Amino acid sequence: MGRGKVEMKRIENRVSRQVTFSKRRKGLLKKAHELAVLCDADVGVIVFSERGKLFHYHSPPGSLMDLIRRYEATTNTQLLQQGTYCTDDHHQQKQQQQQQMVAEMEMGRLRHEHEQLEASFKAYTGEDLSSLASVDELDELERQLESALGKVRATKDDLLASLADGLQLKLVNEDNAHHGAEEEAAAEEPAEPSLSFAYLLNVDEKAAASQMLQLWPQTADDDDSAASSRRGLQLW
Amino acid sequence: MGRGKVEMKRIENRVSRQVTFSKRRKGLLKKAHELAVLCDADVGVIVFSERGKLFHYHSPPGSLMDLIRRYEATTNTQLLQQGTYCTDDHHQQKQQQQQQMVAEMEMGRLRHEHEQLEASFKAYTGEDLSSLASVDELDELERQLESALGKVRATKDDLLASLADGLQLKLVNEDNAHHGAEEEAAAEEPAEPSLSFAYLLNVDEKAAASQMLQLWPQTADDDDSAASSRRGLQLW
DNA sequence: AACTATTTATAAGA
DNA sequence: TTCTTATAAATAGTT
Repeated sequence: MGRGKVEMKRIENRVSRQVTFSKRRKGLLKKAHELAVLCDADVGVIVFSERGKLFHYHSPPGSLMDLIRRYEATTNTQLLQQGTYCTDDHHQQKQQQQQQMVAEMEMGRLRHEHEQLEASFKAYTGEDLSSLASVDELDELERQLESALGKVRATKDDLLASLADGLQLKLVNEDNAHHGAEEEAAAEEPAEPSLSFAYLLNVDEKAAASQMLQLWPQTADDDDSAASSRRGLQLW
Repeated sequence: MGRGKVEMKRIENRVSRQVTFSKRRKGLLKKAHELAVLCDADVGVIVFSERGKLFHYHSPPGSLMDLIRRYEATTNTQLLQQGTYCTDDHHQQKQQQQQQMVAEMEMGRLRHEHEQLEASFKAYTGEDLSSLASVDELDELERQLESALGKVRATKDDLLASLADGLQLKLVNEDNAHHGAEEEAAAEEPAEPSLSFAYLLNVDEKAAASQMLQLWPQTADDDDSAASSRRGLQLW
């Protein structure tokens, strides 16, 4: 329900994911309430955001805990096996403490790793280059970025090329449909322009984004599978 | 949503209430699932029909009981207050268990975040672009990379410029030391060549790394503080 | 946060 | 229950 349909997979963009969470969480709780009211049902909803923030709903009578107890009773699940209480209590407790300590250390380690990764990412993103002090380090990063850019462009080129192929086919067909059958050579013609057009549009966007004018050659050997090896001329 | 709008109150007709329950229950669970998947949230839903039949949903990782425990831990609510068994020992133990549970949840969350970050990084690095399926996504990444590259180059340019300045000064001093004092204008001369040389070396590296030949202009207005706005010509 | 163009959910009817 | 269809709601993308 929106400007476009949405794939049922995790939304990668952090911001839109959060916005969507906000909207849909609200929607879910509303729906839960409506179900409870309209159909006289007992409803409970628990939602943890990815950051661990809790949201919940439960239909009026009683508390969510009541509902949970009822759930437990119904599913016959027992929380906290009340087995051996006063037997080896002390020993158990100690063990538990140890486990907790291990867990805490693990957590510290994870947190640290996480910070490291975030720092790398920030550098890679250009968001915070303060950790790179030498020309060598910056060169290294530059090389990595160029490589990444190359890969991304190659992937996109492949994708665009295949899309253009599809378009070309379609145009050829339409052409035939409109003007009837012409010589075969003419039918081939729309192919290059179509591809070029896609590129030009792209160039235009780029120029706007970074004050860069870039010209792609009309690669004669277009069947060259290594799209990453395209040549071009760029002025900036 | 339907042939007419519906009042938010219990549906009196038993049959339509039942039918609506069926439809809306299904809708609610679906929405819960979508929220969980799209926004990477942990969601749990419990529904009892008016005649006591149980329906529920919980997002994939773990069980609904896990979610409920997390809910308990988060709200610090005590489930199953089973009196005081072995004095206070038992109480303490339970609290500890809960704390541990919270810790485990936190750890799970951290681990999850870490994985996500790693995935983003792989995409950014070009190491694994499989998560980017559309031209739009690839374009977005390309733009980000271009921006990062721009920042890195600007930073490097700044650094090189300042190094060159230092070198220039040094050369001037050495020059003075060797040949004695000459006219002031001559002392200024070595500046430009030294700067150009640094750039040329750099271009060479780049050419080796990515089959790219790049020419920087001998920027006349070198005092232009915005190094990122340098112009150039590049053939690849 | 507010605004629409669209997609979804679903009330009624069969 | 299930299917269909007209309509109300939810919400994705934008501003």
